[in-house]
Amino acid sequence: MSDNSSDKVISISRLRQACRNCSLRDLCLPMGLSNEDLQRLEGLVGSRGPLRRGDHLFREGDGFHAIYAVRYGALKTYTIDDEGREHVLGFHMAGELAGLDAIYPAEHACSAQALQATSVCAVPFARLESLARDISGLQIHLLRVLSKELGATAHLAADHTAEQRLAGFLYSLSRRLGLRGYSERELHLFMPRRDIASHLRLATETVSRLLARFQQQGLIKVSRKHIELLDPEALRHLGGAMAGAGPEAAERCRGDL
Amino acid sequence: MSDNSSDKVISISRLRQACRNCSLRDLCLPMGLSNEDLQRLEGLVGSRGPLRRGDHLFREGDGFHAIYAVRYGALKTYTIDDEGREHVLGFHMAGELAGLDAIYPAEHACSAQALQATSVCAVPFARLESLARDISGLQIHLLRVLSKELGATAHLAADHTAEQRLAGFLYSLSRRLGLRGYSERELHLFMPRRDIASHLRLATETVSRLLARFQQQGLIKVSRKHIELLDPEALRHLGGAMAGAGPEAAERCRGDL
DNA sequence: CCCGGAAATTGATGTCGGTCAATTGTGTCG
DNA sequence: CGACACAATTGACCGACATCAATTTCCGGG
Repeated sequence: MSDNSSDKVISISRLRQACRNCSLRDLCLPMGLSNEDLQRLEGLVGSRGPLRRGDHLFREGDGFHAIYAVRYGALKTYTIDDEGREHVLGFHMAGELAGLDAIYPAEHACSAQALQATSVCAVPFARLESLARDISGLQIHLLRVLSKELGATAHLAADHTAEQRLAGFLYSLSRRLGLRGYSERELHLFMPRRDIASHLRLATETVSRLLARFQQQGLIKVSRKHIELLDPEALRHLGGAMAGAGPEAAERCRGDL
Repeated sequence: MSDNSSDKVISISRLRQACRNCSLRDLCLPMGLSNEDLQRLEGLVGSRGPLRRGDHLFREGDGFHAIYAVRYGALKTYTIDDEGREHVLGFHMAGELAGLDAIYPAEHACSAQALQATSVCAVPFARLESLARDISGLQIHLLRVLSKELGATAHLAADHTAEQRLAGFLYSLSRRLGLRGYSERELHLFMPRRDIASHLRLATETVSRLLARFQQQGLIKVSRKHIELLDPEALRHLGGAMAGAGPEAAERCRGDL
């Protein structure tokens, strides 16, 4: 099921206490849960990890047992097509959920791999489902998260130019990092160019050329994986429909929680 | 909110009896609901329609109040981008749901327009949500439907060639019609070429050219909106990843219920 | 510290599909 | 029935991006 030696969900008591104190609580859980409800939820949550770079959290075809919330680190999800080429579906950073696309059919439709040292909370779905019936707000939260992802993917399907897609990607990545307390101006790309390209359906060469062009235009400053946004507004504008409808749309476009 | 003169949800008693006898029941509802549960659900369901071709069921930006199941006819959902160009997100035929992407944020992210005379069941979401807590299977059904759509859109985002996309589209359309009791060999395209093109992110000219090519290759027989599949297997194969992983994946790729 | 290999960049060339334009076919309404 | 507006087809051309190929840069390990 995974690269990990221990593929069962480990519950370390230290970690089970997490939800109530977790700084990411408002990202992966519905707002305003009572302390009591949080406690019941904690009873379910195990942890998995730490995963090292390259380790898989789950693989395409694995049975679906849990949904995952990233504690720290970052994941990419991807599929392999008939010709053996990898397609990156998305990136998941701290506070974001992964595995939701496997609720039906009950097996994962993509693989999830750590891009760096990463740890996740694992919530067994069978029990989450029954808990959702009891805790007001949890059911609707799940539906909302799914619905939001759906809206985001829809926009992603629109046929933008390479320039629009990359500008939108950089801008929305900046917003997501900002939500998590990182700088919105100085990005650290935790994924290789190849993955960005695959995600945006471009060739790596095109990503490279566009980054160079953006830099030459004074929009960004590129140094390997370190990117400084000199003119975020221009990027947002370039991103067009993708990030055009204000910050909220930008967030929606990345499946934030 | 809509083109209809009566934009409130009309409950005609004849129609409220529908669910228990509805031939589409197994498409839009979870399997195996008890007669009692069906009755409770019927209490919520109103109807809207009939809509004439061109009428809108809802428009982008409308408040979200209900999810809709198509009784007969067909809808397309679409958005308008910054440059005023229309992007068709999907087609919804009898037994399929629409409006799920609006659960969050609580307004519709796309417009839904009738492609022909169409009638829908409208289920007020607020009440559906509370009912889902009571009726075992309804909650998980909703989650599954959403999850399935999510998986479908993900595949749709992959960068296939124009040929692959159109072949996959024809094949999956055939499967969907088959599920509803129509012939899988003889399709009636209930949407104009322009909408097919927009949905597949192609120019209408390209769709036209490809249909001509498929016909010349002996794969299909085209006559206006009437299309006969002479070699469905070849189409499925051409469709590649989109319809390649067996019939189930083909269904998933169209958001069937 | 240096080396091997992958990642990233840069350049040259090809091609798929979009755009523009002209023509034909068709459902609809006076 | 005839005319009009729109849908569909077909052809010519072009541009954005992929592909192929050659360096260069950088990071991790001995």
